[in-house]
Amino acid sequence: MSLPRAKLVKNFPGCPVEATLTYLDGKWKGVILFHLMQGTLRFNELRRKLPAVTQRMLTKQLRELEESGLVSRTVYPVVPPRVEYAMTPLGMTLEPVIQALAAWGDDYVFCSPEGRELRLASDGLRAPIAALEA
Amino acid sequence: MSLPRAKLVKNFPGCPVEATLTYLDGKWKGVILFHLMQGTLRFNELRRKLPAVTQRMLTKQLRELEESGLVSRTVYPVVPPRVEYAMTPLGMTLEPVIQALAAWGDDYVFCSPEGRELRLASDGLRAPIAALEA
DNA sequence: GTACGTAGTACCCAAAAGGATACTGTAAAA
DNA sequence: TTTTACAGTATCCTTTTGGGTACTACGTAC
Repeated sequence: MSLPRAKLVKNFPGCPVEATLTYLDGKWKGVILFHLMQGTLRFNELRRKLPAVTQRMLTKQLRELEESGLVSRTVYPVVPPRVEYAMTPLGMTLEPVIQALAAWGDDYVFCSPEGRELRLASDGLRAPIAALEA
Repeated sequence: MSLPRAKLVKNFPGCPVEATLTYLDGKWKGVILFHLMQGTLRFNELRRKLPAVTQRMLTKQLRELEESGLVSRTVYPVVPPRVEYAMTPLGMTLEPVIQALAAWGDDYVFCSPEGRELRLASDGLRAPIAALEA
């Protein structure tokens, strides 16, 4: 039973939530999808949007997304190489999901200016946006 | 930079998608939230819904959800012990997110009867539901 | 008197995820 | 002539995650 999460299904009988999360699982997949949702990007363009990712990790995550069929990879046989990543039609169907995730993040997750911690504010105690800019 | 994913924020500047995923990250959180969304459950009730989870893991995931403020834990000082887990008001705000995840899972992820693999069907090639019941 | 159900802990171990660093080849730019 | 950009690989290592097993306390049922 020590299988990678992505291969496990029978543990979550009939749970479509976990089924979906399986495809979003991976440290950079969320951000990658978020950016590609807004348009095709080349490898290094994407890399510049993710300051802390290493080449190895970015490649790995992209390959997994490609294997899932959510992202397409197009290689132009030129020198220097040109490789473009884009959402597939299937990937596009994730839009409402990404939207929902983004909306919740915007509404309930706050990052301190130092960028160290996530904070959740409950309904009433919603921190004013100004507090973030101080 | 080798920090647990949950503590990393500066790697994902302004990405609310990752911010949200941070809280859903963990092998059993998705299913747990899915079930608690439908009502309060005791520890062992939840355990029975997740055939493969171990006590240790269930406890761990619940504690993390509690720490995030998404789930509440109520202990009744009786013997044998009675502990109830429920969504907090904040946790409830995740409903549209869970809904979106569940909807996508229902529409695009297919599990073979053997429960071994996940399959994605693209728009047109949508497998008939009957195929699952054969 | 033994077993069962409740809700856990403690301890140890394997697997997976993620990260650091160095390396590739070509062409154009400096 | 050296450097830069491109899009990666390869190798090694650490951290994190998740799982296995055994153990606790208490009261009730058999």
